[in-house]
Amino acid sequence: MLEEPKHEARRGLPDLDPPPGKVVMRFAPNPNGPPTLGSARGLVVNAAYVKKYGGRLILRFDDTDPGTKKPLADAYRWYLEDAEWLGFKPDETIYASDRLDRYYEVAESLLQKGKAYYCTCPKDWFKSYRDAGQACKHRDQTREENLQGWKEMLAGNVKEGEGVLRMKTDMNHPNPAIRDWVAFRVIKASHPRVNHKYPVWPTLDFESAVEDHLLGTTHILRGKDLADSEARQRYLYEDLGWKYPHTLLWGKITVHEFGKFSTSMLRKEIEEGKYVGWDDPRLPTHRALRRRGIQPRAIWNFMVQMGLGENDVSASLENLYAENRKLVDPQAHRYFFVADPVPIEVEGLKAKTAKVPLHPDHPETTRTLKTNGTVLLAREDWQGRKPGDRLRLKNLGNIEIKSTQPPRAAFTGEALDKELPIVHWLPQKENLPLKVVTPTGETEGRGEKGIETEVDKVVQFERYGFVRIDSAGEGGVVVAYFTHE
RNA sequence: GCUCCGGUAGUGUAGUUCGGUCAAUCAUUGGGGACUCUCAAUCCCCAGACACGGGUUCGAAUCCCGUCCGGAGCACCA
Repeated sequence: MLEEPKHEARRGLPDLDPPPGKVVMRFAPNPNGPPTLGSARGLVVNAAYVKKYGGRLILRFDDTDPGTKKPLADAYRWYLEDAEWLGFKPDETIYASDRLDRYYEVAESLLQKGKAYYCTCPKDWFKSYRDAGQACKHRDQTREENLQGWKEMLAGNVKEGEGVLRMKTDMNHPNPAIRDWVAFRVIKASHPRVNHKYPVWPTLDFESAVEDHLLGTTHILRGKDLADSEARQRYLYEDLGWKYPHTLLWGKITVHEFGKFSTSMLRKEIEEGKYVGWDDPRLPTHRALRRRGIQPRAIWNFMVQMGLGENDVSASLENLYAENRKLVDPQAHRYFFVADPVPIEVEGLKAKTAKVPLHPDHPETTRTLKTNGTVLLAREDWQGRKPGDRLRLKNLGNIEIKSTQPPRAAFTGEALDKELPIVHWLPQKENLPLKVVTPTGETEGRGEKGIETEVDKVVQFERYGFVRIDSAGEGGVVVAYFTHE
C-alpha cells in the first residue's frame, strides 16, 4: 500500500487570485543605474507569471525624472541585455520619455473635468496644508485658470519648483500621503533620450497609472514601498472611468553579503572609482554576478524560491550559490590550480604522464599532465608538513617528504593508498600563470595547461572551488573570477 | 506624530482564505555517516521554528484583542 504524502507543499510562486486567463504584466525600472539583484526579482517574477498563464510581457522604462533620478544612457541597454539574460523576453519595450504627449493629453482631460489643478504653492507651504487637511487657494481655481497655468508650464514659462499640476483627491484622506498628489512638475534638466524637448514631466504615480491602463496591464507587481501608489492612482482611474489592475506587493529584500544598497549610491561609487566598474565582483549587479559565473537560471530559481511575501526578507547568497552549484557542477570541467606554489623536488619521479578525468562523472574524457622531477604544491598544502609525512599526489602517486628546508620528497609508488591525504599538484614545467579574482581580493598561482581553452566557462579548481575563466592570453596570465565553493 | 504592512528553524519558504488530517513542508545551512584518487557532487541519518500575553473553542500557527519587534509611505524620487 502506498503512503499518501502528508503534505503537498506548494512549489514556486503562488497562484494568482482570482485565477486569470491571459495576463499582461510589466517590469518598469528607471534606468538610472545598472540592474542589480533587486531588479532581478521584478524581472523574474513577472516573467514567471507570464510564462505560467500566458499573455504579454512588457519592459517599460519609467524614465520620467531627468533631474534627481537622471536616466543613464547606457543603462537602457544594460536592462535590455540583462532582462534577456535572465529569461525575461519582452513582447514590447516602452519608453516613457517617448510618450510625454499622451500623458499631457490625459492631464488636459483631467483639467477639463476639474479633477486636477495648477498649484503654485511652495512645497513646504503645501505640506502644511496637507498635514492640516486643508485645501490651498489653488484648489478652487476655475478651469480656465488651471488650463492657463498648465499652458504656461508646457510653454516653459514656469521655473522649476514654481508650479505643479496636482491631482484633486481628498484633502481629508486619513493617509496624508494620498492628499492631492503631484502629477506633473517642471524639470529643465536634459534627458539622455529627448534632451530638452520637454520642460514638464509626470511623476511616477501619474506616468505609471496612465501606462498601466494604456498597456492593458492586468497585474501589477511592485515593492511594498509603492504600496500607497494604488490608493493615489485609484483616484485617477475613477476620474477617467478606468479599471485598476490587480496588485501584488513584495517586501524589501536585503542580501546579507551586499547589505543595503541603492542604485543611485552604486552609480555614484562606480563613478568615483571605488569599484573598477559595474561588473566589479564586489557588486550586486547582474553583470558582476555573470562575470563571476552565476548562471541566470540560478538567479531565477533563487527568486522564485523567495516567493512573493510582503514581509521583508534578508536572504543569503549561500542560497544563490547552492542553486548555481546544482547547475554548474554537472558540467564544469575539473582542473588543478595551485595557489601560492611551492616547488618540491621529488626524487625518483621520472617523466610520467597522468591522465585525469575532466569530470568525475565522465572518466572517459581526460586531460593529461606531464611531470618531470619537480612538482608544485599549494603553500597551504605544504605548510606544516614534516619529513616522514606522506602525501598522495592526486592521480599520480605517493610521495614521502624528505626535507622541508629545501623542499624535497621521494616518490614511493603509484599504488593508491587511501590513508594518505590527497593533494592536487602541477608539473613545474608545464603550467600557466593564473590569477583568481574574488570579492575580497586576488589570489595568484599556477594553473593546469588547458585552462586557457575554457574562457567564459565555469570550471572547478579541485579542492578550491568553482571559477569562471574570464580571460587568457594578455600577458600570458589567465584570469579567473571566483564563483563559489 | 499620522497612515499602512508584516512577524513559522541560522537563512528563504509551505501551511493562515474555509480552526482539527500540523507532535508543522521543502530547500539551504550546520553536525554525523556512506561513497569518491577534490574540501565538489551523490546517498543516508540528525539538529533547528509557529514573537509574547490573554480570549473564543472540545480543539488555534490558523479566529479576536492587547503587547512587543521589524519594515514602508507621509518628495515637485523612482
